[in-house]
Amino acid sequence: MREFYTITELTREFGISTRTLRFYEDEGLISPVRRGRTRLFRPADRHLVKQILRGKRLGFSIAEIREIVQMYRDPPGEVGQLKQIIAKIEEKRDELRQKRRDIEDTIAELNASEEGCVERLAELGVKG
Amino acid sequence: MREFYTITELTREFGISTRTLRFYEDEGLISPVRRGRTRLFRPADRHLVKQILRGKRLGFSIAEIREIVQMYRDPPGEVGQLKQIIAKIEEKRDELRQKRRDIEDTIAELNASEEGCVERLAELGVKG
DNA sequence: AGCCATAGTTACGTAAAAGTCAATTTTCGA
DNA sequence: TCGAAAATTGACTTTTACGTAACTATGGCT
Repeated sequence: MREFYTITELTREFGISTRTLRFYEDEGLISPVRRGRTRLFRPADRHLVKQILRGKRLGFSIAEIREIVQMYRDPPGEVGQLKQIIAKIEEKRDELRQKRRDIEDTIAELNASEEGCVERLAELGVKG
Repeated sequence: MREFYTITELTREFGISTRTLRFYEDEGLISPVRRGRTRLFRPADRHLVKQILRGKRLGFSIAEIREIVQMYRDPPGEVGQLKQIIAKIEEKRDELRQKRRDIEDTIAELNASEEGCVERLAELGVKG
């Protein structure tokens, strides 16, 4: 596993722009190290980017993604904070389960629509 | 089942504004009938709104949702169009499956984080 | 007739999430 | 060491999905 990635390597790998990665840094989602001014992305940063983009695909806002990636961080040492994090994790998990139900429902309706189309094709004498 | 709903009835049911419903109409997502100028929402319109909001929760843009709700419409009579719709349905279904994988992955990582927190609590002598 | 609630249209405003452009550095291979 | 390629910062612009304001119309109640 490589030690560092340049910014353009990551933009190519993930199909995003440098502007996007700098924006994520401004937003406190990632903190690549620097050699001089130049950003160097460690494997952990790269993984974070993956997680961020996953969150984006699921329709989470930057603020929500910030919350989520904070949950991934090493657990703190204070009991109150730990309990708070656990509570937030439960919350996010519930949201994700809702999204999963939404997906199942949507797929089911798409299946029904597709069947309708296939039947229609059959009526028109098209072999499936 | 009721024949019509007023716009405010739907805003209350779904927790959205009248502006939003009018916006969705402008965008061609819904087409409530009219008595004079006043919109009357049929059960089918209400169901469409549900589908739209489901799409929103999944992070689809208005343009993408427009595509999806077009798939729900009655299949057309032309073979070419039917095949095109089927192809688009496959496409969306693939997207949805990707999102589902994203959800599974995110839940898995949240579970791991939670375990970490719980262990940490145990270390601190907190009873679970 | 007067009033309130609900509905409508038009038009301008805004926050989020980048895109784009310009003007410098910085890095790095020949 | 030099020059192209890659990176940086900063500022301005754009798109999406509505919010908000201002004003008009309509229908029921008293």
